[in-house]
Amino acid sequence: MTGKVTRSIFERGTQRLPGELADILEASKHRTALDHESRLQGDDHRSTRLWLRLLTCTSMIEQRLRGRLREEFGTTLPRFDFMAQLDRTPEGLTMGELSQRMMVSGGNVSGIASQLANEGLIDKRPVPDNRRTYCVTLTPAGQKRFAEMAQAHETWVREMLEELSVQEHTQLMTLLTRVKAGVRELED
Amino acid sequence: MTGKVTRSIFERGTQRLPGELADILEASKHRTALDHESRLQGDDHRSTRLWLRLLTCTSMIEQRLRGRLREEFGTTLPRFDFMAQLDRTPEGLTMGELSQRMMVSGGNVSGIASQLANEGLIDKRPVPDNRRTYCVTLTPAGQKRFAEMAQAHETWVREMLEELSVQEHTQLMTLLTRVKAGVRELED
DNA sequence: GCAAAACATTTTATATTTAAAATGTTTGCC
DNA sequence: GGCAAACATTTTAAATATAAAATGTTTTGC
Repeated sequence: MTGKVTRSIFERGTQRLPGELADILEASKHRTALDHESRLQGDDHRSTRLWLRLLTCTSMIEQRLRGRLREEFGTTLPRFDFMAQLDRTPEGLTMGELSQRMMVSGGNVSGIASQLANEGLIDKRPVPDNRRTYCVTLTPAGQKRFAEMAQAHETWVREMLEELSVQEHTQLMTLLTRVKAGVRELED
Repeated sequence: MTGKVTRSIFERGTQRLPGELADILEASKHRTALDHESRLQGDDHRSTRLWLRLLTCTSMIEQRLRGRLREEFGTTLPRFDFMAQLDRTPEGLTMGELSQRMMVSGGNVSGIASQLANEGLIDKRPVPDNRRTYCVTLTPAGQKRFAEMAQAHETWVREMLEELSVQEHTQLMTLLTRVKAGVRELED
């Protein structure tokens, strides 16, 4: 296999525009943007526009990260995320906690856990006083592997977000905090 | 089936906190937040924090929307998105354009297209001067169905984002524009 | 204590998603 | 005109995700 990144998305030339220009064009009615938001026009509600912009940003970042993790470490985002959660919690997490934090289904977590356990990257120990739960931790091998990936991961993320000034980072963080709180407050 | 929402994620009581409090606690070292960001501590880079916050917000919104679309319309987010793209482009789109805009693989688009075509919600016509491509449009039935869903969808989104003031909406939009431009500018 | 309800997890079946190979089409170039 | 490269799409196989049922465990209320 060559070192070239495989692009599974139908695409000819990625036709990249200088950032500023891209958004000026997008604001006009000319169909130039090539993502979720393309379909939005004047009569759509602010909230919908905002949601689609959020989705676009997240998808773009997610796809880059997924691709790189695969190319350079032969792993996936969920597996990385699973290990990241454990790395931050040396005392270990239960399957349920992992499911909540990763925001995926329990079955999904079970599956990933078996994989990582088979590869010797995590440990799954029963808990003395509760036979329903397991305590999951990184093995030393898992810690080592994760450390390598985490460093690259951070570099990739920084690369994608470093256009923003420190002040903009803070602002964006504050606003997203409000979004998160607002959504969490809803019933159900 | 009852009207109750099924929660597949391991969860006991959802333990919802008033928005502000949640974030104050999260900022401290006490493990109370229950999502991607839980693992972050002081030494992590701003960018990584910001990325995880973005991911958390998007996941939360996505999950709510997915659940509602399933309960109330028996459909999925990608199917909705597919139809939304077409609704905004009455002249039709090719499979490739749909793939780019939805930011998913070509195979994925092919699959969804067959489903929707079987259900009579979309039309897939060959294009006279290029036998490789198809022109996909909503059928009248598809338009009708989409109109119903779109209204509900907009209500749900607004519900989730209406905590923010108009000014905050604008600010957030501006910042996300910068993020999007920054990511798009990168090589590869 | 005992039965019923709530829990934590796994399993199963199904649906979705992706990457890569396969298929047929058009373009560019000599 | 003919051949190679680029395209647009579909198909295939493998991985991933979900919902719901199943399994065993703990808690609760009498």
